[in-house]
Amino acid sequence: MARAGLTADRVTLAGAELADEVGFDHVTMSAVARRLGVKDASLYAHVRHLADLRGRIALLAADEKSIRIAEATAGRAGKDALVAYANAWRQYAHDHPGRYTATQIPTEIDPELLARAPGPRRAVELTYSMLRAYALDEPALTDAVRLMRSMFHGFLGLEAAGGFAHARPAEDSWVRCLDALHDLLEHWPAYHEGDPT
Amino acid sequence: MARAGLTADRVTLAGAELADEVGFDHVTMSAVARRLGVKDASLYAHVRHLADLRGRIALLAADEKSIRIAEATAGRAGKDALVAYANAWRQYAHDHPGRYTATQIPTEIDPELLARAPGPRRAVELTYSMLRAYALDEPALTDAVRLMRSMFHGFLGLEAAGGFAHARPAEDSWVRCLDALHDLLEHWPAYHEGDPT
DNA sequence: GATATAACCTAGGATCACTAGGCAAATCCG
DNA sequence: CGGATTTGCCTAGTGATCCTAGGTTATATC
Repeated sequence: MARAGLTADRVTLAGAELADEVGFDHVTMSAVARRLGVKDASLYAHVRHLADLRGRIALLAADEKSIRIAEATAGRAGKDALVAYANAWRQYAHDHPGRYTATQIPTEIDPELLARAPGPRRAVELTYSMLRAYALDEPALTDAVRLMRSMFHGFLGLEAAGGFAHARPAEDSWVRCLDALHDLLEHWPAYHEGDPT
Repeated sequence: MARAGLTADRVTLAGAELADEVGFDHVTMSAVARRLGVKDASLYAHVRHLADLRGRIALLAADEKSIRIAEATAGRAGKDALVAYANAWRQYAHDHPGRYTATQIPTEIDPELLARAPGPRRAVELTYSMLRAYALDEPALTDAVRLMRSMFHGFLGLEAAGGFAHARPAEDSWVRCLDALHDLLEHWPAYHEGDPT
């Protein structure tokens, strides 16, 4: 029999493509095998189990997303960089809905695999370095990073889930929220008496 | 045989309890049936299919969450109300992790069922009425509501997924993010030339 | 107490995750 | 070039799950 030339990466890619087409939760071993013209049992030589495959898709997506963000923000600063960062993030979520939901699902990822993948780490670094333009000191910087990530993550999750009633286009709110975020980062509140560090 | 006295609500509740114990994605027809001391086929008299059950759990959670928020914010105003609102939300996510993730999963919910459930609608109303204290006009009010929901939704999602490295306690960032959000709402940026409405 | 309406059951098909073991293709090595 | 070895993919099979069809029995109604 002719061989299909499978590798863990090819299996992951097939899974990612499938996720974008039919939704991340319809990514199954059998479906990926069918797409590759292979029996499902053959996949287990390259991928440990379904959860492993899903974790790999999530890491792939994290890598791709952080690359896009890096390209978009290169050479920009201040609000320009913030908007480019945010739009690259959102654009990735729109272009690859299945992969993006993979990054949203709380899943146990093989630690060794995660250590090897640059995506998640790189994403955090990019965020920190972009926000450094706003001259925040720790721990405010970390708080700001978390707020920003939360806001983007949440917005795109709600948008994908149809959480925004159709009254006002999500796009418009997105733009205005970025304005607000920019202002917020420029005037991040000093912390007051009795606040935790 | 003695009857178990099942109803759609009892099945949903059993599913919700199970979700909190073993995680939402381990909620299965068979597992719920076992918990109720019943054969899995019996559930189909009350619930259409697994996706239906999951949708019902999500709606139950939305109801419970909005009730908690309503109680927490009753009689409060301004930043007091904002903090109470946010903490009630977060507390619910911590108390019922399985049910809460149900609300985060983008799932197709039976429209008729959704129309009957007060939770989601009520949650939006609560948010609007609480934010009215900040004297925002439409469409800024809607944008602010969306930003706030995105931020909370995203923060709790990331927190549950272990998205915050252990460097700084999530709790501390949460408090500071609420401060920041409050300031932001008090000084929501006016929109500038060329911005969308 | 007879009848109707449920609730719950048994039985079974289909799909899926995953394992064990076999054969054949690619590769290594003399 | 030819044999041994490794490796890739397969067949076969188990058990779990979702879901349907159709039967039986408890409860409600009159």
